[in-house]
Amino acid sequence: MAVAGGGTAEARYRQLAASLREAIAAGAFGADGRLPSEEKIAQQYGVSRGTVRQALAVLRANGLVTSRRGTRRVVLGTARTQSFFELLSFTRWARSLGEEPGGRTIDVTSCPANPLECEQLNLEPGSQVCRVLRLRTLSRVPIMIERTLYPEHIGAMIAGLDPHAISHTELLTEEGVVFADTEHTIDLVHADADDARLLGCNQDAPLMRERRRATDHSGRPLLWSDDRFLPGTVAFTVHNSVATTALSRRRG
Amino acid sequence: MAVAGGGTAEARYRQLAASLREAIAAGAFGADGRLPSEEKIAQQYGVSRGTVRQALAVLRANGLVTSRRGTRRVVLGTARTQSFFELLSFTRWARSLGEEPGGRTIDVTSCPANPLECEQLNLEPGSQVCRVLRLRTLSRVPIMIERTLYPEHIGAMIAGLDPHAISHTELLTEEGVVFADTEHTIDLVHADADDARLLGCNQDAPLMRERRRATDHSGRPLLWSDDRFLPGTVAFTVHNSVATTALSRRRG
DNA sequence: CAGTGGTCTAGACCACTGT
DNA sequence: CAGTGGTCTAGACCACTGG
Repeated sequence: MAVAGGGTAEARYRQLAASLREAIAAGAFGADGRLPSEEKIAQQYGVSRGTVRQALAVLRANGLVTSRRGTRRVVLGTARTQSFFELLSFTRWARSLGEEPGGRTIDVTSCPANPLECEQLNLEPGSQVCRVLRLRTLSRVPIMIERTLYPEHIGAMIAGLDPHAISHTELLTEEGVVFADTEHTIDLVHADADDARLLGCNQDAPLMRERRRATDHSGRPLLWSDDRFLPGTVAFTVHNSVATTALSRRRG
Repeated sequence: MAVAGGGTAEARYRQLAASLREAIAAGAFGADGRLPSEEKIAQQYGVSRGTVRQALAVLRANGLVTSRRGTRRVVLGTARTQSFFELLSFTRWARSLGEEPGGRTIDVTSCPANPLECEQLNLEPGSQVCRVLRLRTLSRVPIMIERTLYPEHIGAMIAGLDPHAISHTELLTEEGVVFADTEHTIDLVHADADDARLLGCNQDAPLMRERRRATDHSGRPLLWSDDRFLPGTVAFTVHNSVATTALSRRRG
């Protein structure tokens, strides 16, 4: 609960969200799973209704509760596995599974970007970029090939690293780099010669590909990555709530 | 686009979000892409700051703008393709691409659910379920096999349909069924004999699989589906914004 | 230090649900 | 019709950014 020295106190609505999350996990709210009204919750916790709504919005985004005008909210799911996307880092993802993340840097090169790369990283033509090729392991078993492209100023921080360093993302974070927004695209590709050699599969074997493009707070691209996973090692999950645009009342 | 007679006027913050979206697409906000302050926008549109914040929250969730305490918001991306997940229906997705969606129902059966299915649909053991197997086409080309499991009360609406009906989801929606929450899981599988025969690929060919589990507003499962796409026909995209937990000021 | 977004409050009105 | 969540307002204070 207490915040580590130097940080800011956690917002009340986040504390409240955490409390409600616990209550849900503990199975309060009975068999039908109906939450108290927003007003009731506000009174119970001594906050305003607005704050309660902020907290509930968090739970809703996480797929834990419903929300619909006219009726109480209802518990949707009690469990909650953290989505791959929210973790933003292979290392954190592995740890959240209780597995041991590993990484071996195969190659790091700096060279001028080609036109496609310039567009992806929003750079001037001919700008320098840093290319990193890594093999990622889970409890020593190879499961993913990561091809990452960094703009010069980020690449400079990477270049000097120990090739056995486990997490580049965490090191960059410590340097104050913030991955504020990321877009992920998932599809299926066939292993090329490098993929096959490093992952120990046949060439043309099917792989799950996740491409990530991350920017900082001001929208400046920080990274563009092409990650290829062996089948059966990851599944990507997404949750979705409708924008409640209900119809008019039926047979009023 | 317009709401059918009897609907409610669109919320102001949604109208505002749409306006801002247009402004972004039109390239207002100059080369640096900095938005006006929330206060300014509120004055310009004659609404309160709270409403502006609601509108901006929508844009942020869509990955269009950043947000960060202390600085103006910044345009992240001008384009905006509607994510596969938001459309919630193969038919709508196809139409949004300007393609012609098609579907052929291969088989519909009603029988008691097995234990796994009962758990997925949260049913009493031995409950009746409805299984539907469909082949989906895009401009007449087969691209996806859909295996959907409905609980009895939904299955009853499906059973009587024309086998050539294009969209089951839309028909259910017209009947007042609301898919309020959906969870998607994406992975890679190999084609079984049925997949291969219907999609015209080899057995064991790699396919992208999307499993969906949808519930209504009260959390009652409406459907559980296993959809398998031929490679190269879809890519799944997700956007991600960090919960701005910045560090303390650096060398203040 | 001025500007800006994040958090919080208190109150109001409305749309929708279920009985 | 009573209860509930959705929308909107007006104002306040704070934390953080950048010059």
